[in-house]
Amino acid sequence: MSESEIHTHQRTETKPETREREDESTDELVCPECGGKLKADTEHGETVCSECGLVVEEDEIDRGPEWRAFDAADRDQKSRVGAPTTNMMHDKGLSTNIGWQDKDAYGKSLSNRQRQKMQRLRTWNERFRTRDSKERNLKQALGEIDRMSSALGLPDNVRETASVIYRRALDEDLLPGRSIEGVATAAVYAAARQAGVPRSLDEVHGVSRIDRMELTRTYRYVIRELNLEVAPADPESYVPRFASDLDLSDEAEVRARKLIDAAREDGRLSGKSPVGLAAAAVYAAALLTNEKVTQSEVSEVADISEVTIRNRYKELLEAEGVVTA
DNA sequence: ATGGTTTTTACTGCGTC
DNA sequence: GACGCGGTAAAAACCAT
Repeated sequence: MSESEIHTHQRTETKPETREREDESTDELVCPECGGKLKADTEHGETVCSECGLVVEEDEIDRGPEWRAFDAADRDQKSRVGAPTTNMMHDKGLSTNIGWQDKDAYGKSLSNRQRQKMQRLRTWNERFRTRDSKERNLKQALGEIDRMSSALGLPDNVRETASVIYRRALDEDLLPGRSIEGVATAAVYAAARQAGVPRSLDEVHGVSRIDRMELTRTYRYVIRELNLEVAPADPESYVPRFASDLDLSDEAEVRARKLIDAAREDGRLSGKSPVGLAAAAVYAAALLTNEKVTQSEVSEVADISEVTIRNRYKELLEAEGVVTA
């Protein structure tokens, strides 16, 4: 058993520029007339100064409805949209569903004759819904994705992305020669990383029915074929989970983040397993905030060897020392 | 396939409760 | 004596070439 993420871009160091660019983008826009803050009015597609009311930009895309409604009933009637579609269902939730209860729209029970009719309709509807093999394939895969996501405690948006990835894989005929389970697992792994709530390969592997090698192979394949950009996992994204698993204070968590940042500045992060870094940072932070956690406990929750924690956390403290002292 | 790097495994010594 | 911690050497795993 080994823990090492697949990080294609692993060896490229984070350059200082990326940091600066982030700062720029968060800059507040200022009114040229009075210096007040600018506010985007997306309803009317304008950018307006909140102080003097100067309209700076017009004719942006107006995303509001083209009709006007004066009360809720009006809105219901004029709106032409229904429930949002979701990729988590194999037909995006757009197909017809027939309730299992033999009740009509008013909640009354159906007559015997009607009941039989509905039963037949249900049968046929089900047959049409999972018409061809692709649909059946998807249905099974999405079930798997759902199961694994739950087991890993991943939020809905990750399931959604995983579903999209799987759909794309299916559309591009990546499935032949690979197992549904394998591609589904790879999709979950990729989606979790893309969403910034990564789970380690071993964790994902733990809830999957396929073996590790198949997972890594399939994952690489899917990433390459779909041209998915998956940045190496940020060590910090593991910190909250580890910290809470170990019942550490928020202070320790913040401390752990700082340690990672310091090491990042020092350029010591590249090439090292993000999970190991996170585990070491959490351990070191607990030490610094006088909370008792043993190396073996951390290694337990992080699925990383104690030796790695030792090596990393020494480096982390050194990096911190360089910055502060 | 090969080489270089990182992680793991296994083992040992030291100090403390 | 068990436990936590630190270190080392050799093996395994991984990535890039």
